[in-house]
Amino acid sequence: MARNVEFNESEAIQKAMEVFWEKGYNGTSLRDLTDAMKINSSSLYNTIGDKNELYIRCITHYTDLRRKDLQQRMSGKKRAFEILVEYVHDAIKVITDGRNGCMAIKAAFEMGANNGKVKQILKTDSELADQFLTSLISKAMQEGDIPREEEPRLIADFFNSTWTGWYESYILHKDADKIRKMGEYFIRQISK
Amino acid sequence: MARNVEFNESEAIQKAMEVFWEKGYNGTSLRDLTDAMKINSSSLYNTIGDKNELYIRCITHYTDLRRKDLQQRMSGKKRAFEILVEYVHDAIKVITDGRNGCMAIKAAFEMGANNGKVKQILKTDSELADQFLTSLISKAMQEGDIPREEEPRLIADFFNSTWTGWYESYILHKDADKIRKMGEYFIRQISK
DNA sequence: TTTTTTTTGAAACAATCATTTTAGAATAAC
DNA sequence: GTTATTCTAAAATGATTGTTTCAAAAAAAA
Repeated sequence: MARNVEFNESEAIQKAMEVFWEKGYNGTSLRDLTDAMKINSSSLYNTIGDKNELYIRCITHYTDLRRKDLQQRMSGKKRAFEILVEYVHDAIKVITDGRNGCMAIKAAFEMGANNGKVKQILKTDSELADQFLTSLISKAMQEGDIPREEEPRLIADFFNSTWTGWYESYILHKDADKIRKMGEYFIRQISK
Repeated sequence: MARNVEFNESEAIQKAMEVFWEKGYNGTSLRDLTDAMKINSSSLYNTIGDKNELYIRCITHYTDLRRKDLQQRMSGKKRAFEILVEYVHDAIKVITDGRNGCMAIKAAFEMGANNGKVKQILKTDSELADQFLTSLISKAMQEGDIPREEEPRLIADFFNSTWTGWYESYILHKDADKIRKMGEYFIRQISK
């Protein structure tokens, strides 16, 4: 006995995510969002909620995409070291192609300290990436491609950190070659 | 034939910097600023300028402090490797003590892509840190404390990147031990 | 077809935003 | 002490903020 929602919710979330991604939470106005989502603010508040809830949905969507990507990478039958190297190379590609950096990193620095819910989502996302890398490195050690001198978990943490800095470097210097060289250096370092 | 400015400008900039540092550019209102600086907005606009100019002044102040710190570190008569290790340890302390992360990094992710002037200041700051590290690493190689296998510049870039990620890690995980272990790992890696 | 429920679009909302104006207070130079 | 100039405080500015209201439109159930 009622009308249906007209707009496609997941498409709208995708659009909102792109705006938040580019402008950050505080840099984005409700009008920016409703313009991109092509819906009225009343519809937004009816179905999704306020600005903060929408942001949570967007960040969640972003980390969901990442989780799926990691799962796909794990599913193949390649050697762990090969998956690892591929992951590093793809990370470099994403950094040097994209204009907006990584939404999760931007969110961590903008909201991490002040918004508990956002922080929790990002923390879980970070832990997932850590687990992915840790198990890969661990496997690569078993397969003899990485020396066993260091804790896999430590190397995983270290890569995740380094990777964040590559984003900053590319924002400031726009030097793709620099990022590539750091990637090669990292692979060289863990291999020896 | 006129009245003097009542407030201490550099103290006011310091206070403004602290607010921007914590809340970011878009998260800070003019009231936040004038409250912290304890001046009226008309005084602010008369002497310093608008919000954007004030921010530029704050970021510049921040990077000035950093430059002075680096100069001091270089001035001693210690071995380069020792200065380097000290720098890493101090970086870890700053990360795990502070609540707000690094203002330059936050600024890079919030403003870097959209504000040319801010970007330029941060770029110069980053290059300075790179030069500092590059010359230290180079000297440490001459002194036999670091193998000559890699380009000093590359290792410097790599450390600067990693260091950025430590901030993110600490925001999300608040795990000081994790940061310390990554620091030790880095020193171990460049030494071998 | 009518009823009932929900969504939608447009307008309205108060609050806050960055910025400016205005009038008076302060002080250096004369 | 007067004058000239600049500063400060408070209020006003119009624009924009996030959010809500309300009447009309839509459509599923009766």
